[in-house]
Amino acid sequence: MAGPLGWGTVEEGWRKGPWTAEEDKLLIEYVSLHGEGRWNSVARLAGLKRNGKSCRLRWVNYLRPDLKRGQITPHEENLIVELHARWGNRWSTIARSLPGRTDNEIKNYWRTHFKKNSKSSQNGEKAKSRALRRQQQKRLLQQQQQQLQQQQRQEVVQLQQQEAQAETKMLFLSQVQEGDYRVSAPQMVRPEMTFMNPTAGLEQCLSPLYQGEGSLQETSVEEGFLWSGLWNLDDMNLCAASKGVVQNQMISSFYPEYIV
DNA sequence: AAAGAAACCAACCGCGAGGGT
DNA sequence: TACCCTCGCGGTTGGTTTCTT
Repeated sequence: MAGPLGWGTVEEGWRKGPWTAEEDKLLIEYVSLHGEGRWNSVARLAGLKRNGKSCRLRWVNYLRPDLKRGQITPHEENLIVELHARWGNRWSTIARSLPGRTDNEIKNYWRTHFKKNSKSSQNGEKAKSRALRRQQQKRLLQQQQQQLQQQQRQEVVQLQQQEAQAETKMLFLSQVQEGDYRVSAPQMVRPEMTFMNPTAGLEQCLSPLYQGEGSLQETSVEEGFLWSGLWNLDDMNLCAASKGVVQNQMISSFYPEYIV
């Protein structure tokens, strides 16, 4: 990929060009631990050879878990047209009205679908029908992929659930045997755990589960590893919700007497 | 089937605003 | 007040994919 313009190369110590999966992983880990912001410290703290600007952009436009993937819907398209008429090229303002869409995405969409169209209505019509055809094809493909992914996710979640259940039960039992279980049981499961913020950091996500000191907190570390596996699933939104659901199911199926 | 054109999108750049010292 | 740093925004670029001829 490295070209004459330094694409994918290192310049003054900073890497440029497309992000690798490894870099993405480091950035996700950094944000999950420290939250968004302080982008210039990412390089130092996460071991990334990317400048702060690049990290922020990658996170905001690509890695953020609340991003909506896939085709712009007709409703969104109408909204973009309407808001652009009102705000002009204020992409970030427009993006605020379209949850899950980035300013960059909207900007790109506008440029490809509308800017050229305004030159010639004939070309516009042509482009529109082409885009429509393309959309239909993509939608079909997406549907197929989604079905496949959903199937795969279910399998993964089931597997993780089984592993976690076995692991947690072992830990729990060993702690009970050692008489080292100090958490008051009814506090273990809370309804809000089903909708955790994936960017909030592992400790923050886990903290409501464990409200005392003692060895059960070490269980959270074990689950941390388990959950970091879940974190890497493609669809972050589903993943975030799944974590809570899986954990609630996990605990409730084994320890129904502790459910509030 | 191949070549060129068009579309798409990730990433970069420059600039300005805002906050801290 | 001036300077520096960080962040966010809009514009632009360039590689890749898809479509058309």
